[in-house]
Amino acid sequence: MARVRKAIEEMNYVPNSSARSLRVGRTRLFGLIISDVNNPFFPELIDAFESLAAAHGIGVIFTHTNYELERLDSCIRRMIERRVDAIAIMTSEIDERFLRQPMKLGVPIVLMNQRQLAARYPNVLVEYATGYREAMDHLLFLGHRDFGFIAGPPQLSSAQDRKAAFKTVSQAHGVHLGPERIVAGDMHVEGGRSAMRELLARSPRPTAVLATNDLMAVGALQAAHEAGIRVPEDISLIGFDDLPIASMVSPPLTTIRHPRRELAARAFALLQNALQEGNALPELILHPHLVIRESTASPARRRRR
Amino acid sequence: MARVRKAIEEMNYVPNSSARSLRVGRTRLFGLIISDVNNPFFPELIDAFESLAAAHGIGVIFTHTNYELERLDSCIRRMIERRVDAIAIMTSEIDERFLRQPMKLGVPIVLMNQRQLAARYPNVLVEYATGYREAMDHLLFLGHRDFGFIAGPPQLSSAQDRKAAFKTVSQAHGVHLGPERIVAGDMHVEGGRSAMRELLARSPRPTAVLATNDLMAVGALQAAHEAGIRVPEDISLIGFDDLPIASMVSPPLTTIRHPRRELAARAFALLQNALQEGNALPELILHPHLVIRESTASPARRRRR
DNA sequence: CTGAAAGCGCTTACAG
DNA sequence: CTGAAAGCGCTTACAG
Repeated sequence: MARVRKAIEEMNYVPNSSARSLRVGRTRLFGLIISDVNNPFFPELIDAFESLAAAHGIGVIFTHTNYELERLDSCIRRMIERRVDAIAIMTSEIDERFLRQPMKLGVPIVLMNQRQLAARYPNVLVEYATGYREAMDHLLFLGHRDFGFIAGPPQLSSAQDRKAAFKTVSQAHGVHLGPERIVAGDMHVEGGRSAMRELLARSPRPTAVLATNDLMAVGALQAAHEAGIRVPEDISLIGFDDLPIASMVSPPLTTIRHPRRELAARAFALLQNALQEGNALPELILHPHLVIRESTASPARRRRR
Repeated sequence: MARVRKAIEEMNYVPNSSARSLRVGRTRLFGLIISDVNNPFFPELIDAFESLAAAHGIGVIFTHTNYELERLDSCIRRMIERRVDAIAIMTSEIDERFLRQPMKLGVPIVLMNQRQLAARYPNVLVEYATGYREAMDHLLFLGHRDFGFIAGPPQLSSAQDRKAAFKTVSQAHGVHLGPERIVAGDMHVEGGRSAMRELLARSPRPTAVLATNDLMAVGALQAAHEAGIRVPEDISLIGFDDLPIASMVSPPLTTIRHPRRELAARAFALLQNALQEGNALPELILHPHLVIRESTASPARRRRR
C-alpha cells in the first residue's frame, strides 16, 4: 500500500497548483510589470525579483508596457485574471486610474518612485539627490566650474525628478545653471549624442557634463569622440544608472549607480509584508551612489572670464 | 435581474483562471527558461516571446538557470507544477535527463539549437555558417589574409558550434588556421580582452579578428585601445550576436546578427503547433547575417613573408 | 488520531 | 433552447 503510493509519487505525481490555488485562495504567483525588457535598466531588477521569489516558492508572471501608459491597464487586468497574489509595478509612468481595481480587490501593489502617489500607495523611493551630491562633490573637487546637464523629456517623471534633484544639489553647492546649460534628450543613445553636440557649442564650453541616464552618456561620449574632444582630458562626463555598458565603453564611465537589486528586494519585501498583514514595514529610502571610473578628471587649464 | 448581473460584471467580476484551468485542463500559460536575464542576448528574445504570447492571450512564466545545469531541473519542475501548457527552453546547455518528465506528461517543449538532440526534441536551429560565410567574404574582399579567432569555453556547446562553423567556412575559403590563431575566452568582456592581448602578441599579427560573441568583441576592442592599436585601421574586428552594445562602442562593431526575434517567434509557433496536434510544422532553419559597421576595413599595407 | 465529505469557481455534457 | 448538475484536484473542517 504505502509502497504503491510511494511509487506513484516517485514516478509521476506533481501537485496541481490550479486546484490548490482554487481551494486555498492563493496562487503563490506575483506579477511584475516593467516598461521594456530591452532597456538595460530592467534585467538586473527582474533577476533580483525573480530570484527572491523563487527562493520563497513564488512564481513570477511578467509583462511589459513598452512605455505605453494604456497598456498598463491590460497588464494589470491580465495579472488579476491570473489571480496573482500581488503586483510590483516598476514602470516610471503610472496612471492612478488603473490602480483602483487591484486596490478594490485587495491585491497588494507596490510602485517604483512615484512620489506623487507615495502617500496613497506603497512605494519604493530612491533619493536621487544623494547621487548628485556625491557627483558634484567629486567634480568640484576636481576643479570644475562650468557644468552642462543632459535632461530627459518633460513628460517623463523619472527624468524630471532627476533634473530637479540635480538642480537642488547644484544650488546648494552655489553653482548657478542657466537654462542654456540644460539640454533635453530622448533617454536613448541618439538623444544623448545630439544633446552633447549642442552643449559642446556653448560658450564657455562646459568642462563637465552630467547625463540623466547612461544611455545618453554613451551618446554624449560618441559626440565628443566625433568632435575630436577627448574624455576626460577635455571634458568630464558622468552618467546615471550604472548599466553594464557604462563599464564597457572607452573610457569606462563614471556614473551614479541606481540600486536596482535593492529596489527589487524592497518591492518584494513590501509585497510579502502586505500579504502577511502584519505591521507595516518601516519607511526606507534607497540611495544611489557615485561610481568613479575613467570619464572624469581635472579640467585642462584655460583662460576664464 | 439582468441589470443586477450587468452591474456585477461591470463593477468587479474577473473570471478566476485557476478555476477555469482546473476545469478545462489548460492554463494558457507558457514557460520560458533562459540562462541569464543579465546577458544582453536574452531581453529581445524574451520581449518577442512575451509579446507573441500576450497577443494570443497566453501568459508567460519565466525562470532562469544562471548557467547552472542542475537548476534547469527545478525550473522545469516549477513550470510543471504550475501546469504550463508548454515550455520553451532557451538555454544553451541542456541535459536530456531533465526533459523526460515534461515529455512523459505530454507537455510540449522546444529547445534552442541543440543539434545533438534535434532528432528527438523539437528544436529551433540556427545555421551559424551562413553568418561566417558572409563575414569571411567581407574580410577576404577587404584583403585580409591573417585571421584570429576568439573562441568560447570548451564545455559551452553553442560556442563550440560557432567555432566549428567558422573553421568549416575558413577551410572552404582556403584559409588555413593554425591552433595558435585560436584563443579561448569566457564569453564575457574580460575574457575577450585577455584573449585579444594574446592574439596581438602573435607573429605575424592577425589583421582581422572574429570573436564568438559581441561581449568578447567589446573586450577585444578595449585590449586594442589599450595597446594603442587602432580599429579598424590597424586591425579589423567582427563580433557575433548584434547586441545593443555592438552599435554603442566606438567604433561601432561589424557583427553577425543572431536572429533572436525570429528564434522566439519560431519557438512559440512550434509550441502552439504541438498543442493543436495538427500536422508538424515544416522544417525551418534560421540564418544569421553580417551587419557591416565601422570596425572592419582594408588592412594597412605591410611586409608579408 | 484517521478518513470521508464538502467546496473553491469554473465549464460542459446532459436533462427537461 | 434553457437551466441545473456534475466534476476538475486539491485542502481543510468535521464526523467517527
